Order: sequence, then structure tokens, then C-alpha cells
Amino acid sequence: MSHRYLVLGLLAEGPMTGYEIKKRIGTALQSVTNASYGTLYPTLHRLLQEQAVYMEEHPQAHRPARKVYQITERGRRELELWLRQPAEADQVRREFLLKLFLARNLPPDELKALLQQRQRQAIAQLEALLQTDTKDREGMPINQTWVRDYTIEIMQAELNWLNRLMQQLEAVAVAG
Amino acid sequence: MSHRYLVLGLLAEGPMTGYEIKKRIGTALQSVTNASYGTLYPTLHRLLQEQAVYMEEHPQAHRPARKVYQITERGRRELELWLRQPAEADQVRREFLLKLFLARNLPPDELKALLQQRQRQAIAQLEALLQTDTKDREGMPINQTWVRDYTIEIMQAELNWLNRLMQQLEAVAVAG
DNA sequence: ATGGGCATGTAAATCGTTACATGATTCT
DNA sequence: AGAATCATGTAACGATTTACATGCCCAT
Repeated sequence: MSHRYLVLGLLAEGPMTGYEIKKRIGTALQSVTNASYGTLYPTLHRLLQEQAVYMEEHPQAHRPARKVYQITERGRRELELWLRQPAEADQVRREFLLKLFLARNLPPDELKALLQQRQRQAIAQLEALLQTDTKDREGMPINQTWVRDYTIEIMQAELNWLNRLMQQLEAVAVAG
Repeated sequence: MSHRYLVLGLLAEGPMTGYEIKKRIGTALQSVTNASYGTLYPTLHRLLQEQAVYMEEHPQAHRPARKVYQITERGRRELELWLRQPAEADQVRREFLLKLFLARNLPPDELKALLQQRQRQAIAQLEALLQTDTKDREGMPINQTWVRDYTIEIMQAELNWLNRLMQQLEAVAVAG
């Protein structure tokens, strides 16, 4: 369960509520994970029970009390232990790649459409990332820029590969 | 449930048993998915029930009968329908990236160790892929080379990014 | 003799998303 | 007026992995 460490890791930056954790994931880690409240809240409850975090309640008028969570020494130790362990190599698990692999059953023009669609998607994602850059890279913590740069690098690689493949297919079509 | 289409798509190549499907995934798609028997067999049972595939039993002495599955017309239609739909953009969900993001809590030398570890892993994976090339690229179906090339491109991009980051950190260490 | 390959499958546990429930406040 | 934000949470469902069960054959 790596959501455990996701939450623990974000709390290591400072105290937060569950709601804020969700927001933080949305701005800094949306390319890595998209954990929902249905995961986040139970994770917090469990961490609390195991004393990896503690919680302070701040009542508010007209809405649920803010429950501010803070990492404990025990939690910090656990996090660091996990950080030191090597990350396992993970699958790419891209729906697109699977389709591509199975696309032999598709006529050439539909294959082309599939690739173009993906290209448009990738370009849109890349542009969204590059825009964020100009807007507010000053305040951005260094580790957040790492994730961003990594994602950009990968998206560019994918675009290169898409271009190459489309040119190849084009060449075959002309020759055949 | 895209395992449905994974199975359907592999059966579109020709009749196979569940065991052979697993093997085929291992050789051609291990970078995309690692579906286990616990997923594969129930998926086959369900496809059979819904007449997207049919099955022939070939009894054998001293071991369970081979159950050879074959795609039906109905299954083929369903597969093609799915192939034509756009693939949704998916997360990267890399354990390593998450660690990297949280690694601010780690002293510089341990961060460096993390990166080096990843570098070694990536190099090993890349070399495994490049080796497969020389060995038997003749018989390999074109769509399998696509997946392979994609994975190579991505691994190289990751290595580039790792090198850049490590140089950056080095520079900071020297300056500081 | 020991490990790997052949070949099927199920059960329990875990993991995660989606949808629901609630409701005031502030921005457009 | 309507949408988004703030803020908590649960329940139902679905997806997936891991571990278990069985047992022969073949190569080292």
C-alpha cells in the first residue's frame, strides 16, 4: 500500500487536513497518482490508529471541523525506512500500448487515427506542463520540479516515437 | 476491465489455452501488464459464458486437459469496437517518482544512492530489451516491435533525465 | 533429488473508485 | 442563479494479487 507513504510523505512537509492533502496531490503529483477521498480518509484513520500521525480538531461554524494531521516520530521513521528501499520496477500499463499491440486487427487508416489521437493527447498534456513552468516556477519546491521535468521528458520521448512510427507507416503506404 | 480485451486480443491472433496466454503476455507484453492466473482464468470463463470465445477440451494423460479457447465472431466485433475507442490518458504511477518527490526528507548521499540504484535498474532493463533485438527480431510480429521500441525510447528518456539530475546535484554539491 | 515447466483452478484478502450524504460560503 | 470551494466521511462494488491445491514429466 503505497498510499500510506504518499500521505506520510506529504505530512512530512507539514501539518495538513485530508482535504489539503488531496489538493496537494492535484497540483504536485497529478501525473503520478490520483488518490481519491475514499482512499485518503481511511488511510489517515489507519495511520492515526497506528500512531504514525496524530490529529488536532479545529471546530468551525457551519461546516465540518478541520482535522489537522501531523506526522509523529514513529511515522517519520517508517517513511525514511521506506524511502531507502529500492523502488520496484513497475509496469507501464498504458491502455494505449495495449491497443497498439492489438491493432493488427485494424485497417491501416484506423491505426493511423489511433496514433494521431494519441499524438494530440500527448501534445495537450505537454503544453499544460510547459505552461505551469512560466507561471509559477519560482515558489515551486525542487522535488516538484523533478517530477515535472521527468514527466516532460517522458512525454517528449513518446512524441518522438509516435512521429517515427507514423513516418514508417507512411513510407510503407507509399511503397505498397 | 481491460483484461477482457487483453485476452480477446491475444485470442484474435489464434487459439490458445490460458496457460499460453500467460506465457505470451510474459514474452510480448511484460512491460505493459502482468496479469495473473487469478485474473486470466476467470476472465476466460466469463468470455465463454458471454460467447465472445468458445472452448475445446483436449484431454491429456497425467495432467489437466488443455482447454483451447478461440475467439468468436461476436468477440471479434467487440474487440474491434474497443480498439476504435480512444485510449484514456493514464497516470504514470511510478513508485520511484513518488519516492523521488518525497526524498527531500533524505540526506543528499542517500538521494544519490536512490538515483544510482534506479540508473542501474534502467540500464539493466534497457540492455535486456536491446539484446532481444539481435537474437530474434526476424520472427517478431510488427506490433510486438512497436511495444518494444516504445519501451526502449522511454527507458532512454529516463536515463537522460537521471543523468541530468545527477549532474545538477553534483554541481550544487561542489558549489556548496 | 530438485527445480522448472506443464496445466488447471479457487478463496481470501486487499485495494481502490464511484457514488452518495450533507450543507454553508464565495466567486462569476 | 449556479458553480466551485470548503470539509468530512461511508457503502457498495469492482478489480487484482497472493496463496493455496494438485501432480506428472523432464532435464540437470
